[in-house]
Amino acid sequence: MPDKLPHRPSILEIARKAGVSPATVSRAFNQPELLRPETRARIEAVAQRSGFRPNRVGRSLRAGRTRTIGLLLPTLTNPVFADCFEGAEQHARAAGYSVMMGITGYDPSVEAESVQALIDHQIDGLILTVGNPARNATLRALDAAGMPHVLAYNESGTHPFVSVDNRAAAHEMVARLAALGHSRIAFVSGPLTASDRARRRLQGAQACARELGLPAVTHLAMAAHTESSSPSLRKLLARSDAPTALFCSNDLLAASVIAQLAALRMRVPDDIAVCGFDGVSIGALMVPPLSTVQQPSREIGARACALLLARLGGDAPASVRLPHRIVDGGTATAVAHPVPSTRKRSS
Amino acid sequence: MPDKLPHRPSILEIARKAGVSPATVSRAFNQPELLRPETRARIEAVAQRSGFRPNRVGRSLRAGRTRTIGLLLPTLTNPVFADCFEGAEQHARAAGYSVMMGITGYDPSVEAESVQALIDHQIDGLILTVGNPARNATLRALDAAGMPHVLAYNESGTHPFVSVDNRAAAHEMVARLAALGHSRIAFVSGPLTASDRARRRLQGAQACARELGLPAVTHLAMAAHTESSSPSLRKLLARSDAPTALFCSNDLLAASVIAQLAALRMRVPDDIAVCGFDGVSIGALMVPPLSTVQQPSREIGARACALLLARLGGDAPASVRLPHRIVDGGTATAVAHPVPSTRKRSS
DNA sequence: TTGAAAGCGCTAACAT
DNA sequence: ATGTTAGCGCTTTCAA
Repeated sequence: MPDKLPHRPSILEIARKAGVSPATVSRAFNQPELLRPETRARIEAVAQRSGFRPNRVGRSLRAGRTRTIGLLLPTLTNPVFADCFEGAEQHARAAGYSVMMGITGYDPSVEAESVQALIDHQIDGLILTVGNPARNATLRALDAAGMPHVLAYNESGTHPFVSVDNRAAAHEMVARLAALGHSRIAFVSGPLTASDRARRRLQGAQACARELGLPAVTHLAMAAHTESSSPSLRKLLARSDAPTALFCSNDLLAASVIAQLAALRMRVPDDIAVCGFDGVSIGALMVPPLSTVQQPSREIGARACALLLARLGGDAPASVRLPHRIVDGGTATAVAHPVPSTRKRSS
Repeated sequence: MPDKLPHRPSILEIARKAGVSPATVSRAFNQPELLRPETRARIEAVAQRSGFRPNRVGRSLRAGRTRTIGLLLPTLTNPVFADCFEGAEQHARAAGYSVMMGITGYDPSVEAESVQALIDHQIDGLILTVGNPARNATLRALDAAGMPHVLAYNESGTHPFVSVDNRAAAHEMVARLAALGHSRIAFVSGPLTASDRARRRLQGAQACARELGLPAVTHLAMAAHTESSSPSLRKLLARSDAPTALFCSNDLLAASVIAQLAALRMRVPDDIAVCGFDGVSIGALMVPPLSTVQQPSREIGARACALLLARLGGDAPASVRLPHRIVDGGTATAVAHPVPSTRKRSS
């Protein structure tokens, strides 16, 4: 049964029924204080009875703004983005804004296409996460179009953003691993060119190792962001200077690594330490719980939204780096044989 | 630096520059075959050069439809909904539709408010998941408003939906547990009143146990959908007829249960079997991998979108129940001491 | 094959 | 305190 469209009354119809002009009805909804209480009450009654609601499309066309923001993320499959989304959506809704969504799947052409669709819909601004803000066609297009935007998770010298300090956070995590007695540390990530965050985290890890006089951090790049390849993992572990700790650039990747280590009959943390980055909630449910760097994803979304709305209001508040937190789960514990420099591995 | 808005050319301006009427420019974009190739080319050149793109708000107002659909889900924190979202979004985008999003957090008042906002934006239709479709105010409002909609995950006798057969799926899972030697099975869920799916799954589980002559399935209801309470779990396990298998109504809940069992020093699957429902991808990364009922979440979203678009096109295809699949992970294995009634636990 | 004109629903500027 | 009017950008008859 295709629903029969019940007539949606327009402002004109309400005006007639209430015996006033359309402008007055408009005022009843937008500046009710301008109306005589009596008039307002009458209009409200009629509107209520007829089920009238102002048509946002008409209003948008007239006003030149839609009170809608865009949200463009690589995926929602990674909880880090899902959380960010929820934070942004909630903030937007509370402020009377609606959210139009796009998922890019890390694909630049989808990114371009989706952003264009959002612009065509006349969104007032958008929040997005890109691979690398330094050389991103979409960001240039947004600048060219004068479309206000805020980056989430990305750090940029030229565009407003909300993130954590990825470099400092990774630096701290490596310091933590070192304190646990680890010296041979590998950083596992997806393709660096597709993630400025992973790159910054690697830099932070490397810097810390350098400063502490540890051996250089080995970098292992997987083909995917959140899935590890068993062969390359095996190869790394077969080296004479195999790492005692694997620092993964995100939690899903860490989970994948741990699963594959299990398949290789390596126990975490007894045989090798593993930690992640993000602090997704599922990590706390793992057994043992995942050691990681927690970033406040919901708040990143909420703050990004706040920043965007401020810009829409004419303000231009600065970018924000929110605090992170090292989570000592159970997947990275003290090395069994804390022999800093000498290499000795048994059992 | 608040961006300076670069003038966005309207159809009128393009018309002037191309020396044609606005109607002709409109045709160039909507029915190009009507135009003389020469004219079309000229218009396209001018449009290209000026960066013109048709304003969707103007078009929507005129056309009476927005080519935008709504998507209203309880949360994106549960990957089952995130996957569904991605499936729906991708399908919508491919069909030239945009997606406006709302997250309800399982809160009926947020649900009502969000749906109203979506209706105000003149969405053409929406996809949603509700707690219980049988008595849901939002669904009644949608019917009253003549707003086309399709349920995802919910099963309903009165509204179009896309889901799996929850009852049959749970039935199968219990049969699988029974085949592994389990007879005392408990079903763990969140509040049943807030989830028709959990209720159907429980019914399926109970029916199967009855048919197989097993003891009645114990039902343990937690306060939250995806978080188990340690005390009630402990109490259940202290009973003389404690279950040997826990069937959780979703994967996140199963993960939570497993984590709490670990805290109680119970090993899964050696001491007790646990399985979930959903088949979220993180489950496969758990160690051991989670035994569960997999539902095709992405496809549920995609099909729900297809069904909705068909309805918008005047068709009224029937609801769909997509196939599920029992996943034999490592968290539910054969009972160690297959002594149905006696209780004996060692090591 | 193209143009002229009306109007979708709303609001802001300008009356009164 | 309320009404009149014009027009946001677009498409779609109807006419030429």
